[in-house]
Amino acid sequence: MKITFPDGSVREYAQGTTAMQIAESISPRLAQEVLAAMVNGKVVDLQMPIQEDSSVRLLKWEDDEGKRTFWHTSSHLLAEALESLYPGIKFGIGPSIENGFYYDVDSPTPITEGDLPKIEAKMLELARNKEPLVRKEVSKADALKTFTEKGDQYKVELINDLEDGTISFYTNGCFTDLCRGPHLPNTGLIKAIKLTSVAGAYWRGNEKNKMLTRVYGITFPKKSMLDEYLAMMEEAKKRDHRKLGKELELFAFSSRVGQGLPLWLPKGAALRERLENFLRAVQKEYGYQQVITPHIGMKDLYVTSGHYAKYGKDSFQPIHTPDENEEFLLKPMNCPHHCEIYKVKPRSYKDLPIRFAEFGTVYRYEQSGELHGLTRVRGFTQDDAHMFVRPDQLLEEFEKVIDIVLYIFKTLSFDSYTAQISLRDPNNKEKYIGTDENWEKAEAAIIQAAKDKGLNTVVEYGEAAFYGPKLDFMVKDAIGRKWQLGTIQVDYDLPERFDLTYTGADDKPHRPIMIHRAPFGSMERFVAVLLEHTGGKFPLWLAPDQVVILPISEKYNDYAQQVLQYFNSRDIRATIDERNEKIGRKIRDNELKRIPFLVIVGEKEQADGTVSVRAQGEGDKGSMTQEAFGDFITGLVKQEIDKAKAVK
RNA sequence: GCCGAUGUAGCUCAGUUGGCCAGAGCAGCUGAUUUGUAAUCAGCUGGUCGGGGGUUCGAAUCCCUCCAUCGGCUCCA
Repeated sequence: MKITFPDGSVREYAQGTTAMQIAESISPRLAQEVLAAMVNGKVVDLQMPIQEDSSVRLLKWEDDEGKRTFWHTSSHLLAEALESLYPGIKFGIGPSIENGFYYDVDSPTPITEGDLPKIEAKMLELARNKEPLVRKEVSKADALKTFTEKGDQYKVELINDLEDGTISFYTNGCFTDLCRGPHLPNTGLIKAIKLTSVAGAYWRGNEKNKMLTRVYGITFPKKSMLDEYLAMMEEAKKRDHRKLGKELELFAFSSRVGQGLPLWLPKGAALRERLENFLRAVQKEYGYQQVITPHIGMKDLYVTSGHYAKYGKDSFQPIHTPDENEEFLLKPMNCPHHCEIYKVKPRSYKDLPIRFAEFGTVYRYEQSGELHGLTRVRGFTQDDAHMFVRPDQLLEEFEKVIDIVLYIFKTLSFDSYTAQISLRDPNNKEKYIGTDENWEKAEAAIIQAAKDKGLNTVVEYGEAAFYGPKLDFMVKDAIGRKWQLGTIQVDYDLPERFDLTYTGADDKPHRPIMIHRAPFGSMERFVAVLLEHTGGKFPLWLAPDQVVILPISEKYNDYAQQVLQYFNSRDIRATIDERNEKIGRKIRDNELKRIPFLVIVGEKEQADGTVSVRAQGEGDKGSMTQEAFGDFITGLVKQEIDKAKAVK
C-alpha cells in the first residue's frame, strides 16, 4: 500500500503496517518521540494496522493532537493511580483539556489537595512500569455488563447513550476504561507529572446532578518542560489584574460595600476616564449621541422587555420605597431605557439610523462563586449603545461597529482575540424568544458582516443572547481564561416588545431593528484584561502618571515645582517625589509603580534649566531641556494616536 | 448557589503538639542625613489573630456558624 506523508513524499509499505512501524522505518529517534498518528485526517493509535493507501502524519509533542493524546493517556494513568489508592472509587469522564487533563471521580473518601503528592507519586511509579495501553472492541451488552458488575453507574450511563458496534475499552495496568481513544503506546512516555488542583464539578455539567470531584493535572515527556511550565505559571500570576490593581492602586473591594462592587481609586478612575473619553471621541465621529438614564427602573419596564420573565426576580436587585405599590429594580441593562428614549417622539425613516450611547452602570446579582476580581462583578459600567436601524441599513451599521471594535483592539495592541459568532442552540430553541424568521435573518446578517470584514471567526452554538445572536470578541487573561470583551448583537425582538416604529417613505409605520453593542464590553472587564496584557505598563496616552519628577535632594524641590508647572502647562501628567530619600530609592520605587518616564533634577539641571530623563525599564536617557522633553512626550503620545488612526 | 481550600498590622508573611503581655520585613510617623540613576541609618506607632458562638483552668491554634477571598463547576442579559 502507498503511504503519503505531509511533505508529499510517498512510500510503499506492506498492508497491515502500523504507524509505529512506519516511524521505526524512518528513524529510531522518531519512533521514540512519536505519540500518535493522523491517518486520513483521523487521529489513531500507533499500533493500529493500516490496511489501505493512506495519508499519514506522525504526531509528536509539538503537534496539538500529539499533546491531546499524551494528556488523555495521562488521565487514564491518573485513574489507575486513583483506583489503587481509593478502592471503590467510581469514574466519570477524564478528557484532555487545553493545558493538561482532568478526571471526574466519585470517591468514597474525600480527595483533597493534600493528597495530590501521594497520587502523583503513584502515577510516576505506574508510568515507570511502561504499561501498554491495550485497546479492545466490545459489544454494548458486554460493555454494560462489565461496568454494571463493577458498580460504575456513571460509565453505565455513558454506555447507554452509545451505539452498539462503536464501543472500545482501553486497559493500562489493572485499570480498564470505556474510551474511544486514541492513546499513547505505553505510559512510560510520561516523565513529569503535576496534579494542579481538585475541584467540584457537576456530573454531566448539570447543577441538578451530583457533584463529583475533579482532579486536574498536567504531564510532560521531559522533567525540564514541567519546570518551565510551572515557572511560566508563576510569571503569569504576577500579571494577575487583582494583584496589579492593588499594587498600582487602581481599584479595591470592601466587604462592607459589598461583594463584587468595585471601588475605583483615583489612579484607576483616571485610567478609566481616559478610555471613556477615547471611545466617546470615536463614537462622535460615527454619529452616536450620548444619553443619560437612571440607575433604576420600574419592574414593568423589565416585564415589557422580557428580561424579568427570562431571568426571574432573583437576578434583579429590588429597591425598597415607602410606597409598596411602587416596585423599582436596579437596572441590569440599558436597552429598555434607550427604547423609551426612542419612543419620546415619532421617528421618520430619514432619522435612521439613530444611535444612543451611554456609559451605563448596571447591577446584576451574580452568584457569589462566580465573582472574579474586576472581570466578573455585580456592579459594572457598560460602554453601551443601541442603534435603531432600517432593514436596509442593518449590514452597513453592523460592519461599522466591527470597525470600532477592531480600531480599539489595534490601538491597544490586542492582537490575539477570537471573533466568536454566538448563535442559538438549534436543539433548544425554547430558550430563546422571537420568531425563527427573525433569528435566521439576524444570524445571516452577522455571518455576512463578519465575512465582509474578513474576520477569522469561530461559531459557537448555544452562546447567543436569549433575544438574538451575537458577535463576541474574546480575549484571554494571564493564565489563559477566556473573557468576552466586545459584543455586537442583532435584536428584532425588543422593538416588537416596546412597539417601536418609524414612518417610512410610504407613510406607513415600520419596525426598526436594534443593534446592541459594547466594544469594551464593560469598563471593569476591559481594564482587567488591559492590565494583564500590559503587566501594568500602560501606553503613555493612558498611563495615570506619565512622569514623576525626582529631585536629587530637598534643595531642588523648588526647581522640581517649576518643572512640574511647565509639564502641567503642556498637559503632561506629572507628580513630584518629594520624599527625603536617596535618588536610587526614588528610582526604584517609581520603576516598580511602572511610571513611564522619570526625570531627575539636581544642581546641574537647575543651573541650565534641563531635566535628566529615565525611560521605564530602559534606564538613563541623558539630559535635555524642559521644552525638549515636553516636545518628546507630547510627540510620543501623538505618535501612539496617529498609529491608531492609521489602522482605522 | 455547589465542591474544596484560605483568612494573623495598610502590604507580604512567621507563629512548633492549645500555655507567659502575638512576631518580622516593607509601608506610616519622628529624628539624623541633603544625597546623582533600582532599597541611608536610628527610634516609634500600629493587631477585638475575618465576625459571632462553643469546648477548656487557658484558644490565633480544637468544634459550630456566618462573612469574605482563592481554585474549579454551574451561570453570564
